[in-house]
Amino acid sequence: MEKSRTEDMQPYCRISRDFYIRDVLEVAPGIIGKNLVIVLHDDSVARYRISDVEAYRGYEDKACHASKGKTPRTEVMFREGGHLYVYLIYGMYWMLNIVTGTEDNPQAVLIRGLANISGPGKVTKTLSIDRSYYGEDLVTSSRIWLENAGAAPEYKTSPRIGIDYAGEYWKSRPWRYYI
DNA sequence: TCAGTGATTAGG
DNA sequence: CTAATCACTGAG
Repeated sequence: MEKSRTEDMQPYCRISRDFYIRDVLEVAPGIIGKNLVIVLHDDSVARYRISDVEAYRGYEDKACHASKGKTPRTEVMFREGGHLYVYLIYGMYWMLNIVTGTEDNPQAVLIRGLANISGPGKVTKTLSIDRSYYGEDLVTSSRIWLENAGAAPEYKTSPRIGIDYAGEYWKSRPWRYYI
């Protein structure tokens, strides 16, 4: 018998690889309401409920950084799901993304907001997430992971933010999910 | 509405 | 090497 889904859904249980290697359009809404757990510099553990995310889906999605092919920056998106894609934008803000899907199927979920923290730049500033988290594996890391946190909440969808360059079709995909 | 701020990328 | 671009934020 395969690993019990019931066990996976218990609160305060680290989410395993199976969750991440599905298509990003399944994983992104599934991340809403989960806890992002991070071990701080003083060794205390903080938990934040994830409230706002966006899906970036593969080569064809013109808004996805991987649509231009593999580069040193986007290389991690081509790995199997569960790794972190972290990059600097506008010279000031680190963006935190969770890679999803199978190997060589580049996808990721941008973490736009946590409970009481609105905006992807504020998320990483609050959690002190920077370049050093690039490539971190949420399945095995001892300093950052996701865990289940009870029932899946209701959520809304909308087009993704800040991707005017991607063209009308990709700009209009309702791939932002938020509480 | 718009400046800040620097890594990343394509191109010469 | 150069120059454009950028999944943002906060001030006015």
